Amino acid sequence: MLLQIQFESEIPIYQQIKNQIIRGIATGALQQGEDLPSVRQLASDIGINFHTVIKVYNQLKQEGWVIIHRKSGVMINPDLNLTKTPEYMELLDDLMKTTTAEAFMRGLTKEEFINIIEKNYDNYKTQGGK
Amino acid sequence: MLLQIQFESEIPIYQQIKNQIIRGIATGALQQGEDLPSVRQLASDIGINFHTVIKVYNQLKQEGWVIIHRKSGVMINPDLNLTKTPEYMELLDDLMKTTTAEAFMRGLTKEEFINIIEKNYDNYKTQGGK
DNA sequence: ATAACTGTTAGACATATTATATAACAGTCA
DNA sequence: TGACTGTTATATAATATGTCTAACAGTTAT
Repeated sequence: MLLQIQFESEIPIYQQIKNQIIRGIATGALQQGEDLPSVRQLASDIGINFHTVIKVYNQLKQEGWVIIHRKSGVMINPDLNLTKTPEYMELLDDLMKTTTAEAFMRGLTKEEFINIIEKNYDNYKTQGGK
Repeated sequence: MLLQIQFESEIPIYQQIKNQIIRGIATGALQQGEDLPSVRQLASDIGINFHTVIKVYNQLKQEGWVIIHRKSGVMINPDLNLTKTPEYMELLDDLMKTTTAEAFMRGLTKEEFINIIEKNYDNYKTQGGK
């Protein structure tokens, strides 16, 4: 999977990497059990310091997305089993309150917003039948 | 409108205030043309430094949500006219890519996600008929 | 054993963000 | 004049982000 980093973005580099890996898992671009590049390799590919990659991998490990073997490096968790915890649902609800409020005020209709959701979910469903 | 600030949250105080004001505008809890508290008053009410409030008001002014009169203070822009600019749509698309990907992986169905959107939008529609 | 890979840790360093604090300035209005 | 507005200037501090160099510990193949 190719990572596209925008260095001018306000979004921190480590956050961009993390987001794209999670998206990759959801779309199937990254398969469960698949190896990720080593911290030094990925850092070198992107052109950043390897500590930034360590931060990403550690957070992904902490949240259960990946597992880390001393020998073989980092891989997408083959037994991925994240759930909609109350804490997560609260964060999501809060985020969507803010996001929909601004979208509404900018003239996005409910249908337009739902269309964005459906368009994204369609990318995920295709691999659900695997 | 009462502001609820979580000081333990990872979300910066100024961001929480900003979010809640925008939500207030969308739901109608804050009417266009309505006065907001002075920087010192709001800071005192919440128990924070007034510079933090200045930051919020300046950003809201910058984005067009409020206007500032030297004499009467800050009010919700009576001629509020925000639009879905290409820049905004790009930010929204990127945010929703990340958000839906994690939601999907945590087991939220498309229908559950859309339900959150509809629930929020219903709060906005009620005042649309005013 | 040596070399070449893994991830990890320890520092030091620089910069930006977030937030507080004190003080002063300029305009408005009763 | 006094009491409000928003604004500006400093100083300070904690935290977040990112880079850099160096070393350590485990694994694997030659």
